[in-house]
Amino acid sequence: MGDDPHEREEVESPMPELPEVETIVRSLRPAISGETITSADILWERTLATPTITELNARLPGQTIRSLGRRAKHILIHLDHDTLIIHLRMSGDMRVEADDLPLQPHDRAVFHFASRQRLVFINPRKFGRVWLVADPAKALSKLGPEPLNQSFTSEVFYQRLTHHKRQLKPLLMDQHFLAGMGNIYTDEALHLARLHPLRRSNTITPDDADRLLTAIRSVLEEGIRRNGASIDWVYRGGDFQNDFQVYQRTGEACYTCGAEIQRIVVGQRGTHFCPVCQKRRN
DNA sequence: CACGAGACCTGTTCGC
DNA sequence: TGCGAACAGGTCTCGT
Repeated sequence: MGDDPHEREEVESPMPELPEVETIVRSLRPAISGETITSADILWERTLATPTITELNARLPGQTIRSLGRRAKHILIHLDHDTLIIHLRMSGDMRVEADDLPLQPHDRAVFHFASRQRLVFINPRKFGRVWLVADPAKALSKLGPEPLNQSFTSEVFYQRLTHHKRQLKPLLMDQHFLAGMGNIYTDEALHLARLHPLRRSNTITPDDADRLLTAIRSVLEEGIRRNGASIDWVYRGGDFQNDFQVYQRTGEACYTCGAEIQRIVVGQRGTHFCPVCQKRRN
């Protein structure tokens, strides 16, 4: 690297939670809708979860991208007969560019288009996965409700919360329980709702549940708004990190009460909260 | 059922 | 300066 004419920005890895995936989908939609796939290269074998590479090569060529969508943290690329599902996991990103440019070290899958453009799946840590399925609804059937879906009410949320006796933080991050929340937005939402991350879900009141759902929607929408502000998708690193109230603010003063933000480990994930604003019990 | 630990991976930052 | 440890946006599986 060094002779790249496009002056590549030293961008830190993106944060693929729901808002980041939504931002990527919004940028990809105008960029690749209508493209016809001619072939695909899987550069890291395990990237392709299903089907086999042989079957992928048989089914993909000739299919045109009809629309793009998102379900939780999954990118959905709807084709004529199949849907390409992409999950970025911890370190994924997507790139659209001319098909004759040199590939980059962390490129794991490439989809070539008839237009001589290509879609590249970048994935340094190799956790990301790609699926080609005929029935996306079936493939994603185990996911919980979308928090931004208006049909998901705080009453339903309250019922679901009290059906478990789990710590709030890991429960909110459980994609079967609620789809799309990641480590950052969960910490931020719990702080905004003034709920302790280890609070048992069955001890929540209807008012807590209502405040929590409002907080979840607030941080997700703000995240989307901040990332959506980047027009150039290649540099789409939004600036929601400037709004963090607790995430990665260990030892710093809470903006609300001045207390020191604490960091604990919950479910093997760094968890940040304000010990004063977020009491264990009411 | 709930939870912790280990896997899967590479790159960056931290602490001595 | 150097080097190993710790840590990072996610999810799956296994044992207790």
